[in-house]
Amino acid sequence: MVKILVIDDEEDIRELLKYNLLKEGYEVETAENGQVGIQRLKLFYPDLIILDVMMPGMDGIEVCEYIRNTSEYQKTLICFLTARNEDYSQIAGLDAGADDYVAKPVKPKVLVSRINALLRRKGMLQDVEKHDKKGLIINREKYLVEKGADEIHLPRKEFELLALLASRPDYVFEREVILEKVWGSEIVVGDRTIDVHVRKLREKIGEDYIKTIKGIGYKFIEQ
Amino acid sequence: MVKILVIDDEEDIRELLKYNLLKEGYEVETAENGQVGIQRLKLFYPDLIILDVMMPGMDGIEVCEYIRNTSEYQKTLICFLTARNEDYSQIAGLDAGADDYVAKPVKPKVLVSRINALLRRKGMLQDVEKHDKKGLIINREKYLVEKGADEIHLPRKEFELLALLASRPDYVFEREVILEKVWGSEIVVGDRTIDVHVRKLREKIGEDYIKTIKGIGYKFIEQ
DNA sequence: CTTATATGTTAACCCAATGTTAACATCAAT
DNA sequence: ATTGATGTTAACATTGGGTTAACATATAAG
Repeated sequence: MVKILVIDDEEDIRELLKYNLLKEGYEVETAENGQVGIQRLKLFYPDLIILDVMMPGMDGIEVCEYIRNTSEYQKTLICFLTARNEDYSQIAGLDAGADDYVAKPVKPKVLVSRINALLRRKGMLQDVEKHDKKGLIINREKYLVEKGADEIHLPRKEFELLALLASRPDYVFEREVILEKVWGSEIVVGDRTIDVHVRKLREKIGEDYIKTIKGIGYKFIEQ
Repeated sequence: MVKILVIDDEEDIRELLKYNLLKEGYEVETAENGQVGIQRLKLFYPDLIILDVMMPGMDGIEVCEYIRNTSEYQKTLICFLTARNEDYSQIAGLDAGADDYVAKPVKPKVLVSRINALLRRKGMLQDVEKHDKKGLIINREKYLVEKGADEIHLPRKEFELLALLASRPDYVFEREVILEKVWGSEIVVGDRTIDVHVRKLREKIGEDYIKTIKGIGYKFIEQ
């Protein structure tokens, strides 16, 4: 499920966008200003942020710069909402690292089309997630991992664990984060559980994909 | 060297863009229509194509579709030149697989800025800066230190120690402060512990980064 | 120069974090 | 109910990061 965070100070706009994006099948959260937006980020982890340039307080450009300077959100897409003819913001915004922008007033059809196009371009609309490089294809809807010609069927937890790690290659996921994301916040399991699942994964997909960072957690290595 | 191919039927535009892009340090080729553009592709192998949407004969959208359907050019970036208010082309163009577009009439400054931003986003401008840099890149989320092309993996304490020192280059951290920040206030360790970690760090990253200030502590020196 | 003190260096040791295995629990499907 | 697959735990093994001790060297002070 593609997650979109809408940051805009006008409630009408937020609701308009949310309504249309939900209808399109996206998961949507909103925030009424830059500060709140940044806080939402940490919990919501959107794939794409729709960001109003002109906002009281922290404006869109600043938010964008913050995001681009925070490495865990490097892959998060950013689409600006700009006042028409606001040439300055277009340049500054793209320089700050936006991936696209849409001029206000926003026509829902145009916006949705642009969002679709942006996500498609970035390969985020496929439910077949590719982390290919040398043949690991993670297929969420089939709960299946393809390694070259082999199809490896993985149980849920193992799959979720692998999908999480592979969603951000090289990024070190702390054990606590893994528990949170794969097992959920309420469930408490023993502290050997993760290791056992890692063991099983390594048995099935090979020893080289998951690396232990002692004292921290695990990371996925592209082969 | 980043290579850019400009495809436009108007000679003035081709020359204007070529001039400005050359000045920016890019390698530039031009083509006067879609067919010629596609031929140039095969020899020139550009990293980015600036493509006029409206051209007699094969228009920009068709060229774009051709490129996107040819697997060897999947990574080639495409930036459209569109007539302003040509909403249709913007949508269709992005759907066809463009990475960005700039409205006509083209202001060189805007175009160059957009091209730079696009290339930067796609990680095609980094290489130059990254590789001639002698400094260390401390990547906390990967728990990794990058020194030129090398990736140095550090154990937790060594990493934290280095990260602390490098957080304020040239600032002298007193031993007591280092213990406080890296080891924590309660934990008491012997007085040779820091030195040993410094030793290991110097072994791994080089002898010149951490300087001893006798009687006070240590400082990180940017190289 | 001598002394005192701070820091460097090395290698051995300890132990917490992780790996591993197998048993046990749970769940889904028949 | 039975079976097989998945998830969890417990018990034990292993590893390598972290620490220390012992000694060496450097630097500042007298």
